[in-house]
Amino acid sequence: MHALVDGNNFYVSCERVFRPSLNGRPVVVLSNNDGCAIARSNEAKALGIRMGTPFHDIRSQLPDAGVVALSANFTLYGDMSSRLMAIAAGLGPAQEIYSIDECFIGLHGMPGDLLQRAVRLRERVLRWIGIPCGIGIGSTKTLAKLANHVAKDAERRPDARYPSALAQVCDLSRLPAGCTLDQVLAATPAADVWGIGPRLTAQLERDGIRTALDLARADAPTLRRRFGVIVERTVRELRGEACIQLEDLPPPKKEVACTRAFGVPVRTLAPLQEAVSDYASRAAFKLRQQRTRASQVLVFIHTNPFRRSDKQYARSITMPLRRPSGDTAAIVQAALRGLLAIWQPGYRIHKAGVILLDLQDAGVEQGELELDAATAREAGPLMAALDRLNDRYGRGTVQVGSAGLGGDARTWTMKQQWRTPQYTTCWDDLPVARA
DNA sequence: TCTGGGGTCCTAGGACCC
DNA sequence: TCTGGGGTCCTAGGACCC
Repeated sequence: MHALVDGNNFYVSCERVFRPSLNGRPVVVLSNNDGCAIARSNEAKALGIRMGTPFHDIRSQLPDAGVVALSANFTLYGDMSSRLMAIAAGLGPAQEIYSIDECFIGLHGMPGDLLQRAVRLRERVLRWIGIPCGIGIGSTKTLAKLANHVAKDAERRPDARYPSALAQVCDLSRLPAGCTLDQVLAATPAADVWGIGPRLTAQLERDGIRTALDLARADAPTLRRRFGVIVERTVRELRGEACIQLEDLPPPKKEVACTRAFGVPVRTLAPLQEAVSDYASRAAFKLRQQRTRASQVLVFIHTNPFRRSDKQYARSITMPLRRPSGDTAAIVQAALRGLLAIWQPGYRIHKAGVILLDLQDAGVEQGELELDAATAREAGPLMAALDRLNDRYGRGTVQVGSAGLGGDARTWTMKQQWRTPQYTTCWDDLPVARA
């Protein structure tokens, strides 16, 4: 048996904890560069603002509908997330943190009334950190996901699709009298099932598969042939056959990336070199945080694909490192060499990124014959000192020279017009309580 | 005028091997 | 006119997730 705990409209809820005046109002949180909506309050959803709606399409609604738009504050959300996860871990013996706002809890061997436990946990999360969440319980991860979807939909739109008794906490293995699993599955569009995206939805539709119940009753081998093993697994999971294990030990990452769209298009090489240096440094830092090293560095640049009238350009290149490395200097150098190889003048570059590939555990050391004393120098202590300084005095205190001077000298940084303070992670931003 | 970032997995096809 | 079988590895592209 699994539970899925998921913060409702998580980013919006985090903002509301520190600005209660946002309660009851339509609120959207925007992606980096204030590009599009990545979280919406229930009121914003009711206005028809969809996930991923470009901000320029919402803008007109701001004044008359009273929509509040905020820039994403990932530092705040990350900190609130660790608090949520710590509390949610109390629900059962195993936890898989699946994303910033949701985790699976393994419930095997839990005594007592699981539904009551879940209800109490939900209250505790709300009381301790102010985040409303939905909890779904099911015999497989896919069913727990579906139960969670039901819990949230039934709360937001009581009796629209599901009985309001299923709101907030929903256990598909113990439905209330007069409500069957088949009814719940039949009320759920196939598109709302975990693992069924827009493309598959359209293809399944053509085969007459429209609801989760249709999917659960479909012939698994046929679906495997037509759509592959993932869809087959989803079908089996919907029937209660556990195919996806709980991963309470996160598997090591296979790649680490830092990619950004620019606040304004970039036409010249110099700012691109600054940006790529900055992204490569950030990626190298993440690499060291998880004690891994990279063997290859991919760098890419491209124009804005939405601007059809612009001349389009997109290229990437993968640069091998001489040996697996977590050294910022080596990684930045490789990224800059790659950039020079793919750079062409005459385009409005919209986005660039650095992706570190072929990651290896930092504990694994490949012995080799040293022929070149310069490259043999051990960068470990230097990187450790760099990370300590930046941790103590703030990110960017010490950085590679090629990333530029920072501040206003950087023309390419992203737009964040409405970012809220880092209430929980920065002394200067600490909220003040007034009597 | 304005459209995010960071991941994972699967599959098909080509190169190459014996 | 006739032209094997069975592998592995790599890459690009597609699909999905939040």
